[in-house]
Amino acid sequence: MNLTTAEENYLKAIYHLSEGGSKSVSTNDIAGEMKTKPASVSDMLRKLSDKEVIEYRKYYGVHITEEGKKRALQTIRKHRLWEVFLVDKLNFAWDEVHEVAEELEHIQSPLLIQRLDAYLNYPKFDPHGDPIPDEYGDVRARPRVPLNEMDLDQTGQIVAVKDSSAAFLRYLDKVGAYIGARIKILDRVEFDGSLEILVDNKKNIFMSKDVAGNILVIQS
Amino acid sequence: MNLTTAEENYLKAIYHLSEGGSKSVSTNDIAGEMKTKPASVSDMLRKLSDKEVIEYRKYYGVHITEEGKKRALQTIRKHRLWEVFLVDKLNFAWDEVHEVAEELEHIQSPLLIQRLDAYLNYPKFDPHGDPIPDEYGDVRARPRVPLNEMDLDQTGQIVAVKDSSAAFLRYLDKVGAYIGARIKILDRVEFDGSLEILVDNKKNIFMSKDVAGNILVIQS
DNA sequence: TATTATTTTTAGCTATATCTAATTTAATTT
DNA sequence: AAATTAAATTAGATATAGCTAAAAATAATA
Ligand SMILES: [Mn+2]
Ligand SMILES: [Mn+2]
Ligand SMILES: [Mn+2]
Ligand SMILES: [Mn+2]
Repeated sequence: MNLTTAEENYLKAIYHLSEGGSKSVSTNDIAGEMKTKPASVSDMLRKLSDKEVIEYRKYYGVHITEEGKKRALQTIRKHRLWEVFLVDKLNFAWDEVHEVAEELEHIQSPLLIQRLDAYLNYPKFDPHGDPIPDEYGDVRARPRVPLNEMDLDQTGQIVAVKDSSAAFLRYLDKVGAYIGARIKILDRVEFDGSLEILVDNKKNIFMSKDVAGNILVIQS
Repeated sequence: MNLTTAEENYLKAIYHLSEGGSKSVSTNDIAGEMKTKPASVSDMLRKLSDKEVIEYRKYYGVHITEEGKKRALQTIRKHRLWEVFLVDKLNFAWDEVHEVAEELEHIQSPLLIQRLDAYLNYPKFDPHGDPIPDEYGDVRARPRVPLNEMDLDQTGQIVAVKDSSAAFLRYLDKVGAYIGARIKILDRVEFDGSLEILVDNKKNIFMSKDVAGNILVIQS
């Protein structure tokens, strides 16, 4: 059974909100994520349920099925491969790629994605540090910790961001917190949880707890 | 005023059928080209007329407006740039690109097309020899003649094909009639108009009048 | 437990894009 | 000029994807 563009977008949202299928997701949360109204979500859930990509009990939220998970991961794979293409080949900035990838991910052509993957040299992560599922939907996840949960004097490397909004990414560009940067926690302000961080052993930057919570690191 | 994907596809068809806006186009012809029914075309013509990209007098066919021509050329530009990308960068065969380009041409991002154009080194022709309009819709047309209209002993170079169907293009691959090939008309069978042609001064091939009519050459 | 608040669904409407069948208009033949 | 044929439009469906407003179900609180 084929999915429409709208159905693919909803399924992807459900996959993300359920944290990969482990949690149940509410109608309201989906409406929030999709920027639609709960009434529209109810309609869509019936359709997705008919196509057996979700399990739906009225009034009790939805679970994604194995088939649904597979479909969502394919769309995510396409989204992230296109993002790599835009950044690596067309010189887009990492804050400019999301919208376009949101459209490109719906192009139907297995050959296209296979060739694109090869052309990009089988990348494992997208420009925001998110892992790219392989063609079978397998993801090589790395153990990642939000920067604000690290201890004083701990070191690590920035590997991803939780928030991919242009505003947030441009802020990171400005302060120099790019993916791959080596960091060390120098100080934590007890009052508001904000941090002082050493970047690449040469630059001191300050950031709020909120910002740090959206930066993911591998500890070292 | 923005056009939907369906509207863009219809407008492109009208542009092609009208030979760049010079002829009036009938409802039935559009239905044939779009593989829809005349009733659907009537509906669409009303919409396109409301958006002022065509001039529509009921029962008397349509003309494309200047604005419509501009829009159609933008879509054609995107289609052909994507085809170049697929062939030059992703190693698609020239008979594999049309369907995918038919989807890719509707991605809305001026930046994407600008960057893609630069990345491909501002190509002037697509894999089928068709000219790529610039961002203002200007086309550098070459004087092209169907192969079957050439005289005996005349020489020329294949620069484009009229039919871009996979079946036709695969046939050309098989006989070695690629774009750029230098050709000479060796013989014409009076009975059915079929031709014997010398390709690149080394290979003799025979083709029907029908095939030759779909191959475009520059005479030399 | 009864009331209130929140969440979710349903009913009914709009808009796009298609279809078939019926009707209307235009073009072509007697 | 009338009759016939062909082309095009309209009427009335269906399917998708969204909305608002009202109703219903569940969850929270007094
Ligand atoms: Mn999308
Ligand atoms: Mn991303
Ligand atoms: Mn198209
Ligand atoms: Mn082409």
